[in-house]
Amino acid sequence: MSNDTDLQEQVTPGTVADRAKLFRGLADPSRLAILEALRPGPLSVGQIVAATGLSQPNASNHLRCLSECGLVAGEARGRFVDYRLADLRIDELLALATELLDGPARGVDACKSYRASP
Amino acid sequence: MSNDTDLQEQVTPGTVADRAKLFRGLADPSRLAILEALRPGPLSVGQIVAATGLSQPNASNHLRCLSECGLVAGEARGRFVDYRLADLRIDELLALATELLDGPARGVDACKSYRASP
DNA sequence: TTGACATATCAGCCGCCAGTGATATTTCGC
DNA sequence: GCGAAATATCACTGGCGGCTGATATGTCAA
Repeated sequence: MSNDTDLQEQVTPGTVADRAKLFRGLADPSRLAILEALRPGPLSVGQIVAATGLSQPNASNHLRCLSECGLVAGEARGRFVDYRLADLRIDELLALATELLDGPARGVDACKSYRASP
Repeated sequence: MSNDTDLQEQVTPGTVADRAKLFRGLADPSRLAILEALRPGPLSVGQIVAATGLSQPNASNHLRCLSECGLVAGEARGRFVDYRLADLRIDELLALATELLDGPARGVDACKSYRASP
């Protein structure tokens, strides 16, 4: 019994659910494309749209989400808004993921339990 | 026009979609709970079930997925199967995520664009 | 002020994955 | 061999999240 959620309650600053949610922020191709586009430096929404091929409302929606989550930060400049990665460690995280993909996690794309997410 | 997927084709060993898929492997609370449970050391399926509270078929299914993706490795021992993290860098990735949650990404749980996933 | 541009917001639909329950397969103790 | 235990597999379903299309808000230029 007890299919509870009290697995790791006060172990670390972030619960398992929190960490899962953080990864979920990175788990979407659109959001990840935005983050990758921002790695070299800040971009406006229009530039992000141009760089990723996303539709404008879609990009804006994801940016809202990423901003709320603290992964990106936006600064209004006139009618433009420049977004940038909120922290250097996000870049590190992306780099580490790439490293893993080149190594042991090479079989990820072959996994058919889930897609990259429509 | 051109909602193509040729955004970043041959930039790095992993496509954006691949990296998204890798993160998606970590984005599920059940899978993440399994990985966290395995951080101290190898466990059998039964022990994982006991540690996470997941149902046996569910845990088995996630383990299959994690194994295919190269995140964990299983070694049969009699009728038991011992699973372990496939690489040290997975531990690093989890630690980095925790660090981010303690820092700028503190607002993740407040983000209402998506849940932790179930 | 007026129009054009840049961005944000909203409602709705569709596809998908996580969980369940039953069952199959393998391996141990006796 | 026999029954029990450990793990794997399968069909099914429900809820959720990402995309779109239209619209709202805000800001510059002339």
